[in-house]
Amino acid sequence: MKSEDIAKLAGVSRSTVSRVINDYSNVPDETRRKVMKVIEEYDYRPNAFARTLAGKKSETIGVFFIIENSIEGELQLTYNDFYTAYLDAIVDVANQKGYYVLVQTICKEEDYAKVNKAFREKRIDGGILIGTREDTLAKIEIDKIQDKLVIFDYELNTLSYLASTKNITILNSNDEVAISFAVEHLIERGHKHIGFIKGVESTLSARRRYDGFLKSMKLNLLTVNENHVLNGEFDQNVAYKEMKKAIDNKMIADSYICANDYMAIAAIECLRDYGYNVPKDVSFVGFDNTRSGQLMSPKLTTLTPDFFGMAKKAVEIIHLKSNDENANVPDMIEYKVDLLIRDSVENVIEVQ
Amino acid sequence: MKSEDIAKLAGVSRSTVSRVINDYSNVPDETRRKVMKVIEEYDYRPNAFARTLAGKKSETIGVFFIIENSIEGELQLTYNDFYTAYLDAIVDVANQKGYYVLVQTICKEEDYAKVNKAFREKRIDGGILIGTREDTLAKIEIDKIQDKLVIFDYELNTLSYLASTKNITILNSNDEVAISFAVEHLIERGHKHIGFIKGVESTLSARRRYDGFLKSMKLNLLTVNENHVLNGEFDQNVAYKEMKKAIDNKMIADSYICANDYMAIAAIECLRDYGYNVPKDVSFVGFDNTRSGQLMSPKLTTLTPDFFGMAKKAVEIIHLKSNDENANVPDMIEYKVDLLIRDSVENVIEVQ
DNA sequence: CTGAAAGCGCTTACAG
DNA sequence: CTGAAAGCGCTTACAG
Repeated sequence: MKSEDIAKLAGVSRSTVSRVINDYSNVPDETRRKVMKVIEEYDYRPNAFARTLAGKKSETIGVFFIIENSIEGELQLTYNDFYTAYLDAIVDVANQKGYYVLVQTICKEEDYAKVNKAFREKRIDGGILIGTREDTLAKIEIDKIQDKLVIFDYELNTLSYLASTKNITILNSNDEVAISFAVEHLIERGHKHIGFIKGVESTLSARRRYDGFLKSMKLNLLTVNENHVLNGEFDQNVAYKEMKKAIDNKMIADSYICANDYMAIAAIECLRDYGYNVPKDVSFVGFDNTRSGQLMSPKLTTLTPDFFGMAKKAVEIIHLKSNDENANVPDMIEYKVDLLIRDSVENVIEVQ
Repeated sequence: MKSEDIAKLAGVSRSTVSRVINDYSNVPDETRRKVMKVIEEYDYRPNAFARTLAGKKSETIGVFFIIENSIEGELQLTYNDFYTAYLDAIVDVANQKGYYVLVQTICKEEDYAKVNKAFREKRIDGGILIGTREDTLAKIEIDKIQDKLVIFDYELNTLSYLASTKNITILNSNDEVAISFAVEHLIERGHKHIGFIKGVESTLSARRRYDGFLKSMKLNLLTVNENHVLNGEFDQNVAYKEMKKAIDNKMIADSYICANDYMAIAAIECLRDYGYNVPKDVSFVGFDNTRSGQLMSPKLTTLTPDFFGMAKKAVEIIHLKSNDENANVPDMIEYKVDLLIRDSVENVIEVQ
């Protein structure tokens, strides 16, 4: 069933069928009804690829997840819980706006070509890049991408070195402020010896979270004990080992702010394995509001990015730019992060 | 840049360019090289939509997640951890085979039309349906779908009522056998009073998991205490409340097999909240091998479906069928489920 | 208000 | 082995 068939059945031309489908104004109600009746009767759907070829948008958004150190045969997205949180929000928002969502994972070096490919094949109106590292944009041949690209978690300065920034918008979480919420929360609960578990330094978010920690501690006139800063690399196994070292060295902080939930969960497990009580002995604040943190016991106090807000904006920007190349879109937007207080922070009782 | 431009630059016709791109055999090496050189120089990619319109496959697979009782503003996929596990595996396998993956969530009644729409618009070569309930296929207007549809977790009997089964293949986990692994594992550890927390009865998997439990208990000459069977509805909150009731009634089993991990996690939390030790007092086996179960403490012993195996088969079937309508594909394939022994099952010490 | 015609960028018989 | 031509199923100036 194609538009020509509908035209014949309705006694009009293909042009008119097309006008009805695209809801053009210059079609009298009578004609519109006549055509719609046939369309509905046969449940006709215009071929999406023909429409796009003839000049319509593909109404598809690409989402690309960059996964470093991927493990063959492992579930990559699941392993990065906040990736699925973004995906989830993007699918939800995009579907609501009538967009289809194309998902790709980039695990190997040669996978980077996929981003470019999806654009150049004209499959998508725009793309969203998640999991970006400092060197990612170079690998992607960003200058060949003509359409809109929205990048989550990327440094604006790095971007400005590139020629074509006008097609790119960065969406960041305000990680520094977020961490200050955590620091202040801990201080309110009487914590002074606050530690930090760091993420992968090649990501902007890891750097900003740590910077935010240092700044906020300073602002609150607390000193950072370098033995209380652990390199968790966003990885549960690494975080476990680092916490074990801290235990061995008897260098445990009152509490730890962690650059993601997984490291918090692993560190808590480690402390428990060696006889400590969480949160009584040591308190924890995570980052990302993962389901695992929500289900564990004690429920993890965590920082929660605005997944839906960022997803919505990303889709909106792509929509805007694909319909009007000259639309004015900011280079970077920063989103606030909320502190979600649950049960993993305990009051510190001052020992006199 | 289009094929005509490449043709001109290479001094050949568009036909030849097309032959090179599609790797046809009747092109001399010399010509092929000449054309490839230009293609690479300009990093030319054929317009996917034009290719498809001209007769090629869309090389896109649709994945549809049916989400019941969805909550506005909640992360739907994340909330169902095993959904993302399937998605993950599908994206991975599909990408490897050169397929794009289109993701849609079906939350509201009117969303069911999306499945049909994606097919009728010719956006996808085939689709995968996840989260199917008994009445799902009726809502989807399955008879209008001409292309291949793979359904996860669906009853073959229900299917045979439908006119067009030839386009459908069902991929199931062998839940009954899976549960028998769990029962036997518990028996080996000395458990006799084994309980069960049930899922949503309108899903095949929930029914089969419970049936499997009853059968396996019988086979092992153990009686099922109906007070030890809880209706968790696959939901953490419901499971928590049901476990609370059991505690109030002092009707707690030695151990519980749960139709999913989340209910196990919630039940464990409940028992702890009321002073019980898990696994010392009560043991647990979950289902789905979620990340939350892996990260919790004690690490959850669970049944793990073959996510990759099923994903791979689904993609392969769609590939096969979209290239040869008459390809013979089974109506249903059943996949084995593995028991993943971790730390949530303790030996029961016989009290003399 | 509406139809005939051109065009979107490919692929594929067809003919040589 | 290769090119000219038709066709995939739409949309959109264009002309009336």
